[in-house]
Amino acid sequence: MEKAKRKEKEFIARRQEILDEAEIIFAAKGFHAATMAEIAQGSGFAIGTLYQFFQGKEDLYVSMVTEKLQLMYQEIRDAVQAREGAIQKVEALVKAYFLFVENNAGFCTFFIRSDGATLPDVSNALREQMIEAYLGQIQFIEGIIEKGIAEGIFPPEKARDHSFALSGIIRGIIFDWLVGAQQGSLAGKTELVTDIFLNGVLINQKNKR
Amino acid sequence: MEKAKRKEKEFIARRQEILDEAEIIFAAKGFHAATMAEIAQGSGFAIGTLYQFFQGKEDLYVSMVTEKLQLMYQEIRDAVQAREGAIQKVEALVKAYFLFVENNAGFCTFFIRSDGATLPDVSNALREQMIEAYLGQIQFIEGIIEKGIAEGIFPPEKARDHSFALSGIIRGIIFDWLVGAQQGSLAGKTELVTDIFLNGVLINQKNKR
DNA sequence: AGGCAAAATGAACGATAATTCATTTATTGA
DNA sequence: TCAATAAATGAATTATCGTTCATTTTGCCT
Repeated sequence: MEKAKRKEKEFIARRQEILDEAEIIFAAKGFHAATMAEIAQGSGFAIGTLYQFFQGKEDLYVSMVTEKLQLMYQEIRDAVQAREGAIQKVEALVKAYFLFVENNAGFCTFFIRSDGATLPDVSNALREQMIEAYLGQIQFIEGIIEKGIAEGIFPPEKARDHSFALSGIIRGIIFDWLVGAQQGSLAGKTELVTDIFLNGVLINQKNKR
Repeated sequence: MEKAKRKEKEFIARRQEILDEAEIIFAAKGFHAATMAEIAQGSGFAIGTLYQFFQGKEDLYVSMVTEKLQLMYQEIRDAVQAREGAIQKVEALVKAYFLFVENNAGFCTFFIRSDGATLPDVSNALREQMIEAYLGQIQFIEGIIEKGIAEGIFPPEKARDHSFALSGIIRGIIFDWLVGAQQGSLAGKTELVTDIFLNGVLINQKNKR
């Protein structure tokens, strides 16, 4: 079984090379404008070879997006799980999001902007899958917030709305960073975001309505 | 000049019919999967006729998106301008956003989800234009917040971040509504959103860090 | 009415790029 | 070394629309 294992490893490695190139091309030009010829050229394989690894262009695209997304969600989950209290978990969530975006700006520039959902073209299956993945992430955030409710620091019955709100703030700040010069540390805005989410923007309590 | 005016009016009306059908088709299938034949069929014109009104498919798409967007931003501007204080303006902003989405769910389902920006395919010109339009909207929100700073209720130097945060919360809640059953009133969530933005989610001040 | 201009029509064209597959090249085991 | 098997190749095929434009229809004015 020594040989089969090495074969398998090589297969995975080549597949990943193709995926990496696909990410660059798709991110730069979008699904339709990107061609299989470019991706083949860029990854150093012949066009036909791509079809040994993926059923077609759509499969390649879907694989690239879903595998990258899964990576992101995994990183975030891990970071959050490593912390204890609800507030610490919120902080970890925001920071993990920001770090992933900083390290994957190319991918995120064309993807995060699309709210984890649409890409109305390409494939309905992918759209559904991405919406589902995003809603899964929302549920994960809900879990954090429900922990906060149990701790008595968050109000009950609003976990879902608050999850979308937090996710929205994070995405808003990410968008700013991606579209702007991508300069300065995005992770450095972690405290800003958690502050807005936890305390709002009013200067002091007397303004509370 | 009587005749020319009527001609002009008819031209605009026909053009709008095409745009309305284009909105439906593009929203349902995205730019590439939609065909000129479908749009012609749906709007009751021949394929060639579409080219009397638009230079081509891309022009039709860009026109549809930008004109609809402009409408949305106009509605929001008007609603905000009608109110006085910064907090009232924030409320008006959120509510106007929500009302537009409720009345244009089809358009928003495929567009708002994409964060006012990307659509990486189609045309670079459109992407730039849409990012610019979104940033214009952000600047408009910044204006509101700066008014709040002048009123002494918002902290200085964070207007831009807070604008993105508010926009993000709004989009987050909209996303929930669009992807969910689109049931219940979205406008009814206005207070929830302004509350989160102004006061955060912590139950009371003693939890402030 | 009847002729002129503007608008509408949709079949045919052309360009693009995904996919296929017959052929070539590399790898393996005896 | 040399079959035999697996993998890689890329030219040729094929399908799909966007666009064009010669023709028809409509509307307008005298």
